Amino acid sequence: MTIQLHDTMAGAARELMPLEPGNVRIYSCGPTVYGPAHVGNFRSFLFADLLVRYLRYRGLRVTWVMNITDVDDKIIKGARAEGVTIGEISERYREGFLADIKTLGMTVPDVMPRATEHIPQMVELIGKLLERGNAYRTDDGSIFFRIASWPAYGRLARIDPEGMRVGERVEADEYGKDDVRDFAVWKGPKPDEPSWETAIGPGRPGWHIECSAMSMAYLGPSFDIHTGGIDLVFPHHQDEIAQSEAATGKTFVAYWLHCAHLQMGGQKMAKSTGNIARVGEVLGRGISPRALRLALISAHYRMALSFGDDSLQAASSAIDRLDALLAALAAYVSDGPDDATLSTLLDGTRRAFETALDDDLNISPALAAVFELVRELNRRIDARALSTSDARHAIGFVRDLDRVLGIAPVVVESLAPDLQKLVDERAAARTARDFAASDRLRTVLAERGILVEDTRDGQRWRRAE
RNA sequence: GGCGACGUACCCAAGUGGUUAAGGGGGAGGUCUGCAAAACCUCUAUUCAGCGGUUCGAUCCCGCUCGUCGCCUCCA
Repeated sequence: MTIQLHDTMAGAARELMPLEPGNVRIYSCGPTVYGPAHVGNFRSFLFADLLVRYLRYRGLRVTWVMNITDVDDKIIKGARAEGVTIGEISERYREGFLADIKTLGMTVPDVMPRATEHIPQMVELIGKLLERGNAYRTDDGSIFFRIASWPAYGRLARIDPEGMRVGERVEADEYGKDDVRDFAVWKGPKPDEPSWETAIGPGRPGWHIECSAMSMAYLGPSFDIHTGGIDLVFPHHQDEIAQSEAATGKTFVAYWLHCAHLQMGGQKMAKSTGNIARVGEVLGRGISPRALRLALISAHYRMALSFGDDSLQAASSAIDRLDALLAALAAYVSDGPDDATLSTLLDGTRRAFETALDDDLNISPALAAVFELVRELNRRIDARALSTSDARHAIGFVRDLDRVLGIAPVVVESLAPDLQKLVDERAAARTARDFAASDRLRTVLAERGILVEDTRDGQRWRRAE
């Protein structure tokens, strides 16, 4: 079975064939750290995470790079407003981003390069573009990419450069452009903006150049996969292709993957629209990180996804269901023989799971396979059809699939001694049929985040999240 | 205006030219149970925006209409 991925450039799914067999090199457009990222941003980051996790699950080696954009107009504006350096602003939100990554169980990219630490690489790239005549200087020291010098311009987004609607607003520093559609690779110095002294003159990088320079610095002039939100197709990724390929003469990226927008209130979640939710806020409403993660990855990445109280509640309930199963399997004890049908069930589940994800990361049928397994295992638990080792084996199986999903609870070996004492006391109270005491202890434990449930196997507990 | 995507039950969301249209959530009833919770069982779309066409047969293919959303400007 092969892995199919929908390539924006081809406009169709293509079989993944790594340029270097067995090693997939991926670059994902990361955050611009001018403020806290919202969950819409995280949809695209978690989509890349899912891709990386699945490829690794399938045995491929993956090198994953995600940039941190730490110099741009918004950061400069924010720094000016607070009277601090752009470094203070960007570092503050970079740290917040790293914290959110951890909260959401996102794989940490292998490299997270910062734009300000790669000015030399950008300068070198721009130098090549100047040499080759693909870029030109203007009076204010800015350097622009000449779209007319790159015939393939517009292909990624299927946009005809001739038909491009030209915005009404043309920034003051862009009046010198030969063509209004040309884009800045380098912005000339301004008195109140950060500036670098370089071989191509003083100034700061344009928006797109950092991604070209940093991706090629870590992954080479040609690499496998580039991901981002669909809103980056044009102009950002189109411009990356133009400037990268013009400079190297090589194909920049083999597969372009773009995820659709997260929607809230029927519209794209965007700071400018105001319909945003942030990780911290959602968690503050009592939603668990895993439920938030599930809500953000639960639909195919190329489909618009609705986000809101309903989707979060549904995800929370689904997470509870998974947690309850794992707790039940962990508590399960039976002297009976192994279940002869178990391996067939698990094999079928794995097959369905992989078939779905092989098909352009089609997560819905993959999740369906997991939850059908949940029901089947619960059935067997109820029927006491499993052996004790079956139950442990099933836990291992679910956790193996969860390497891709990242929604299972972290393994908890033991409770804090005081909590364990309460759990033991309650078990004793139940044995003594002192229901008043056991009910009281159940309430106490619930207040401390431990849910106890009584079953034929006795009392079992799990964490409420 | 140009380009593109989508419209499946109460909500979210898969799917296939023809057997029972996944899964999650919610709702109703039942079983189990000291209670609670969890779990299991049954039910909850004769129907896939509307209208035409192709076909023996279409939700799935084609066309049109309506609706929603996105990109063309910063944007995940």
